[in-house]
Amino acid sequence: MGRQVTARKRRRLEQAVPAVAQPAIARPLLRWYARAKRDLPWRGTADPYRVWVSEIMLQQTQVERVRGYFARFLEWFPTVHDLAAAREHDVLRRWEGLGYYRRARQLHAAARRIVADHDGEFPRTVAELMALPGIGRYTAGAIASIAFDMPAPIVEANSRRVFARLVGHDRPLGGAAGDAPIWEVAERLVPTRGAGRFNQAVMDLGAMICTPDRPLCARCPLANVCVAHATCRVDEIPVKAPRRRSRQMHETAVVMRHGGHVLVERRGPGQWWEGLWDFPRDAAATGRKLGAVRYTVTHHQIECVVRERSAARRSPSTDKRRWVTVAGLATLAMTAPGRRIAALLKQSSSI
DNA sequence: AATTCGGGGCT
DNA sequence: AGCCCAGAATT
Repeated sequence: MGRQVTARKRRRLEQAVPAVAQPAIARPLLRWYARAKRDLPWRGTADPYRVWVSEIMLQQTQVERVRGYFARFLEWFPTVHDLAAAREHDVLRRWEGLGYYRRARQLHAAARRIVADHDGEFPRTVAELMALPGIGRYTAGAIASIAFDMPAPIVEANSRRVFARLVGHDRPLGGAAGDAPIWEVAERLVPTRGAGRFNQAVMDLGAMICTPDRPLCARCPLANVCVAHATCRVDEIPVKAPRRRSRQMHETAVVMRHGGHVLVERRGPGQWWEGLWDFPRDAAATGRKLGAVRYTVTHHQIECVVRERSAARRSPSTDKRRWVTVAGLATLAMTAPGRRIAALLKQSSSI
């Protein structure tokens, strides 16, 4: 009997949310936000450059990871002009360890375009922002709302979960089709003024209250209008899409040595970690085994055996190959496995 | 519509 | 070992 009542109640609530809409949600949410918001280094300013850099860094990257990078990056590149004037390799160096290095290259390219085409002024509309490399619908909405107070909606990991629970959306999320209903909810709820605060409030709610596991509904300012809460389906929403299983891979890295120097190569276009340095890979390599490095890239699990050999001579350096001292590796932007191989090197030489 | 990009932290 | 994360671009 409870089933039917629940289903009817669910339908009623699903229709109620868009109708109740803005004030009933924004008011308690913003009151909560004023009291509980996170203290984050990129807040407290509407400087579009800082908002932009933070949003790019935050793509698929947890807030706590970005904290340290953000301040250092801004010391190196305080304005969009500094970033535009920098060399790509120096930008990649300051990005090393954050992952998704395409973001850094596109950030750099976009900075140059903002300086060249927009005279250093950021575009203010979602459409213009999306025309810049590395800026999709989410990032454009975030910059437009936070830096320029435009009524632009956003959907990302937190708001996706918050909105799905709020309206009781129980279909698999992700992708253009899966997220489309969530974007509709976001569009309906974003206020015409103070959209930036609203968007950040939704994200903070998702990060602190409406968490993936064991959300703190007892402390949620929206609990009384939340369909998932009312129908006891908080644990079932959002519905997770099935995940791909990972593939195993094997490779051999070679440490070529000559007179205190080692050989490194720069990853080219189409390769993982484009623009970053690493030790050469050679499946047929022979030589003394130094150890192994295991790492994961998205859904690939790679076991990398590390061998060392001595070279008869040092080939001339190019922009793709270079002989450097072990100490000199510190000045290069390196891949994560490359950095770990370098650590292996120091370890073995100190023994 | 499906894949491909990193990497660390947490359970 | 699996899951998660202030997504975007490419095919």
